[in-house]
Amino acid sequence: MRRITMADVAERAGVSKATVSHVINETRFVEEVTKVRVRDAIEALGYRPNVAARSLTTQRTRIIGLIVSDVTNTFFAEIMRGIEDVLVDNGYSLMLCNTNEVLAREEYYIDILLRQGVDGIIAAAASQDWDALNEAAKLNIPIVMLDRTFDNAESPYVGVNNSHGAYLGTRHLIERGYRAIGILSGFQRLSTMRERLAGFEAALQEAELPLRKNWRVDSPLTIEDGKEAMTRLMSQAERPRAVFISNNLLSLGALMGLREMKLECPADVAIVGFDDHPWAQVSDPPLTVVRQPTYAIGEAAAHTVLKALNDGAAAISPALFQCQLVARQSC
Amino acid sequence: MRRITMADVAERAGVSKATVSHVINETRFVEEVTKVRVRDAIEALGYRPNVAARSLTTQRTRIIGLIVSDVTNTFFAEIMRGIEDVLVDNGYSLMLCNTNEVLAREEYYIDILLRQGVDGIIAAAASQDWDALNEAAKLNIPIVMLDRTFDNAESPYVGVNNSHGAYLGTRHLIERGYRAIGILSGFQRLSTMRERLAGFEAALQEAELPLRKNWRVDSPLTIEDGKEAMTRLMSQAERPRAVFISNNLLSLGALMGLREMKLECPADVAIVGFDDHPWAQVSDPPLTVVRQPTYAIGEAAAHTVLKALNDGAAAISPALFQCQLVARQSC
DNA sequence: ATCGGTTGCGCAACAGGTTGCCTATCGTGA
DNA sequence: TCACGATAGGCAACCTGTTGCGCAACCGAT
Repeated sequence: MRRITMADVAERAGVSKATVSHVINETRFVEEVTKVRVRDAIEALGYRPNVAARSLTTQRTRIIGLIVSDVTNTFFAEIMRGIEDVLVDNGYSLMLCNTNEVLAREEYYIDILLRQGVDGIIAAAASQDWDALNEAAKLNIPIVMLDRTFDNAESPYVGVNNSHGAYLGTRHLIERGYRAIGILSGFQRLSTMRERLAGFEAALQEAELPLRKNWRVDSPLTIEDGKEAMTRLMSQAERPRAVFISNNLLSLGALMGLREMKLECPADVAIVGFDDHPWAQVSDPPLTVVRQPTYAIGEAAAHTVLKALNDGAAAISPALFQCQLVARQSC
Repeated sequence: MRRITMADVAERAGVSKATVSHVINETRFVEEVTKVRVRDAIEALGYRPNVAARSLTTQRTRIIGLIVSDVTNTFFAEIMRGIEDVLVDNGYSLMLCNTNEVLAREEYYIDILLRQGVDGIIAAAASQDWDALNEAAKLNIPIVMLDRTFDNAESPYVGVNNSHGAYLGTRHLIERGYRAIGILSGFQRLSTMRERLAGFEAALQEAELPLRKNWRVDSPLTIEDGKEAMTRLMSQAERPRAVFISNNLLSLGALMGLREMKLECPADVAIVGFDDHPWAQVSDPPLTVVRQPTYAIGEAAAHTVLKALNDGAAAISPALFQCQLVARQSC
């Protein structure tokens, strides 16, 4: 069965394609009776506009590309929900690009998004510099940096005040009386992780606590890495009594590592993690965390691109959220 | 800066648009020297084909629509990763549609996908009948039912053998000596949940155990609902000593409910859940679950649509995976 | 009856690729 | 030398909407 086109509708309604188009888009005045005839024809034929044809002339696709490093991470999943919700409300669609933190795939995806002609891009980038995204920026496509950014990024950042969040978490440990505090500091290539480390260090400094090099373990951001990092940290002769963990996957891994080493939390070592998680309430022990307002971050990211689309890229303004400490029983 | 088009490339290479197109798509023989000239021109100009224009003539978009009820659910997130990985490998993109289990949104999305002209659809449908998706089926767009299906669905299903999975989980409880077994059976509108209930009942029957009406609690599939359902189940005068839980969000909620009621697991009540979760290893207690091979399911779903695209819809064949019991300490 | 100003809508070019058809050129065998 | 097939690639129509330009019909005023 041939696809129904606008010409079919026009013929049935006894008008020109132009009029059909204008009825659909309300782009110029059309007499009420004509409108009705057109709408009836659309209905009767089950006509559905072809967006490819449309975007060929309008040069807009109403698609936003979302680049994320790991959809499996609840943190990003919740953000996605926020993004999606505001995009549908505004008649936009979402093209998902999951990079698994691999750079080549990110570059590949950016190319795809540009061929696709997306109207805007929201990116939790795996790359460490602006080069890949600059391709898009050169074409005047609004970009929003999500969760992470680069020093030389020319696009606004939407996320939380990471250093303050880490500061909050670390101070909580200090207030609870812990002095020997270590950190699983993640991937220092990511701005996010650098900021958290900075916040952690600031809290220690403020309390005049020592900053031990070997009480800081960097690692990639997977559960497995968290486990390894925690094991390494706690295998030392002199080990910390508390650990601040910069990422939720690392926290989970750390908990697993502790189990394997038969160390009790918080008895042997206390933990404060970054990012909340539904399961963190029922873990053993329930995890004290620094929570980010994920859904709101997603909404803000989406609003930010849309605003840039409507008001010009210059109008893009960053959005910084605050973190919140959620005290449970891991310290 | 004007977008670079194929005409620009053709001019620079001193050939016609046709030749450029054929070089790009390798759709007819072109002399090596000409190819090189064209490729050089593409490179030099930074040409990127416009997919809208292409799909206008080819009638294919190389986009697959994915309809999911909740991206936030790790189960779906892992499936998505599987889907995505095989789609990129095959040069397809993914348009994400998160319905939050609301029917109207699903219908809206199906319409969008059809306007977009997606080549295929993978759907974990929120709807309970074939009507909405039938719109797409009528247009000969391959559809794959993910995780759930309908009685009258005309498309293949990719998922697990749910009844057997539930049977496995329930039998595990029975083998461990539990006789008084209840179930949080979820949303009976979903085929998945019906099948799991059936497997549960089969196991009880086989062991000649009673099937108590009030030891079965239906509910929607959220954490909150799981909590409520578990609370309701355990507030009865005569309560089960073990509970089979048909869904991971419900399991988490159930654990929370137990905490609130100050009931110990497995001392007061044992649990076997459906769907594994990374955090289930560190929960209190670590949860015994029936695991689905999520990533593989995702891969299979993607392969299935792609196969239908290449070999015609008739070639679509369902894929049924087996579940696996992962024994931990909740029973 | 004529004229100028609306009102409502049609015509056709255009967006950027793909592809069926056709042609120029060249080598080969008679 | 000529006919013919093979080789390489150009021409232009087409895919399906959008939109600038223009025109017919109609109005009231003179």
